[in-house]
Amino acid sequence: MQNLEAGIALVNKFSSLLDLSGEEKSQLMALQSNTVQLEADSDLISFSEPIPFTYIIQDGWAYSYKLLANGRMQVLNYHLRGDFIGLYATVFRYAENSVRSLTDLAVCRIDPQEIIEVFRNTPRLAAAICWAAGRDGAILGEQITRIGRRTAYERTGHLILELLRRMESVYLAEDNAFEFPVTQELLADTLGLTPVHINRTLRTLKSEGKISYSKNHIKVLDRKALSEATGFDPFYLEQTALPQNLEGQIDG
Amino acid sequence: MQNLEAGIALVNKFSSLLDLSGEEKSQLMALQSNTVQLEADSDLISFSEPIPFTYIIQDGWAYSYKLLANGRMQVLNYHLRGDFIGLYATVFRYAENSVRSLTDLAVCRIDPQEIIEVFRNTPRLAAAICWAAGRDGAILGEQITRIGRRTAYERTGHLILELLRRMESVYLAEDNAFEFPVTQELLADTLGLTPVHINRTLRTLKSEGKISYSKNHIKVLDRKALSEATGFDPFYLEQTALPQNLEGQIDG
DNA sequence: CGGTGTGTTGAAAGGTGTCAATGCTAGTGG
DNA sequence: CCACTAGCATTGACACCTTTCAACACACCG
Repeated sequence: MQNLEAGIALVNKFSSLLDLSGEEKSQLMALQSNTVQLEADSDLISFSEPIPFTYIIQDGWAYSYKLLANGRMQVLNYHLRGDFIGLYATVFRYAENSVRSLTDLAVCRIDPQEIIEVFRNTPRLAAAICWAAGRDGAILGEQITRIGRRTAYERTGHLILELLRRMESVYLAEDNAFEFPVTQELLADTLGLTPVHINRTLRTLKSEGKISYSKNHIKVLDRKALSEATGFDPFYLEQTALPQNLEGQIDG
Repeated sequence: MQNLEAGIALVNKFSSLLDLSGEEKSQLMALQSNTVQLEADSDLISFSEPIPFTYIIQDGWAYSYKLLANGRMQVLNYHLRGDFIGLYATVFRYAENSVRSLTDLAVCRIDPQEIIEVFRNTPRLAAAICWAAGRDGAILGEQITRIGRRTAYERTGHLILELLRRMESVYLAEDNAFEFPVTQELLADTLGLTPVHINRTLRTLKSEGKISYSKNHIKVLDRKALSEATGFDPFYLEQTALPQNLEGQIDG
């Protein structure tokens, strides 16, 4: 795990959105003053239970998921560096889904009350938090579309491209490649398929020269072809500008 | 279309969450002062275009959707009385998905700037709006799970139960029955299936005595059996209490 | 009364799931 | 340093849920 200055993750994320003042940056750093290390495969948030904290990932992967009868599982979304976990602890008493660490995790633990303080005192940061929440919603919408109206082949490639784009945006991808700690079984639970079929689909993508992969590592070899074959349009990940009326409103 | 006092929809929705003061109620009514009538099948919001307004539904149905190549379509969510449409106009410059009226629609049109005013001046209402956004996110999460890890039979029954519950919560269902303006084709685009298979699934549900339906109308005949058969747990729709720390914080 | 959208049904094809076995790799302990 | 184990990846054969294609029924509406 990289040795990061705690708090830099969120500053980076918001810097693409706002021109942060020194004051705002230190507010964000203060928000992330309490870093905690977690082991892989531990639940940060458990469905239907109170949500004690909000977190911001400094390093490692986590994922939101739901459990069904029969042991069926559905992954809703992955959480990477700079992403919030349990942001809705501020307005929900109980968790709507569980969140689990996929790798060892460095997270900043935040008391929901601190989020309320941000909303009260620093409107521009509050807007940035709302924007982050909206982006998470956009990712969920794309996940619905991926599962509901794409073939296994398209789903798999599309998700890989989403994660590549997201990893790039936090400087964790290079040369179309990134660390990928997701097992094929978890991939199946993400894309609504079986592990066996995920395996065959990955194999097809590999044999076509679109990707290469090994345990914990994935590389997109022909990004253009893969984007076209899977209908990937990164628009939903790239909204990095607030509406102009908002910019004017919250500056004062 | 019923003749509703404009603005009562949102007051009702938030009343289950907060004990609204007279002042707050009139603020909410003021927010909904501009009612507009729209015809069925018209787009309120179009993907990738600027979002001119936020809306609150007073009467009628709408749905969020995405379009893919090949004319494929995916419905993300339905919007009923009291629901927001385009809430993220406040923080996003462009729309992440389209929203279309399913029936004739009575909506209150809100300038996103007014939402900002609410956040600045009435923190309890701001919290309620965040709560509504969170609830929409929870519904998206359940939609992912429904499509990703349930059979056609389960998906169909599960969605019917969700809509029944949501219609009940805005007093539009009675005796387990409600108006249901969704065609089988749109249902298919909601559940990631084909119209033909939706037809067969509905037929099965009917023949088992779990539901009855006719054009524009649906009734759940055996709610308990249907809930069990489809694994429906309404928890994600029923969070009507803010965290205690929030309640304390925003009262002052 | 004909047109158009929606619902219904049958037969066949196909994508994905199921079952089961094998291979591979990393870690563990003797 | 080498068995041994556990977890994950890979592969084949077959079953089945869902799709596809096509035709027909029905209701509403101008």
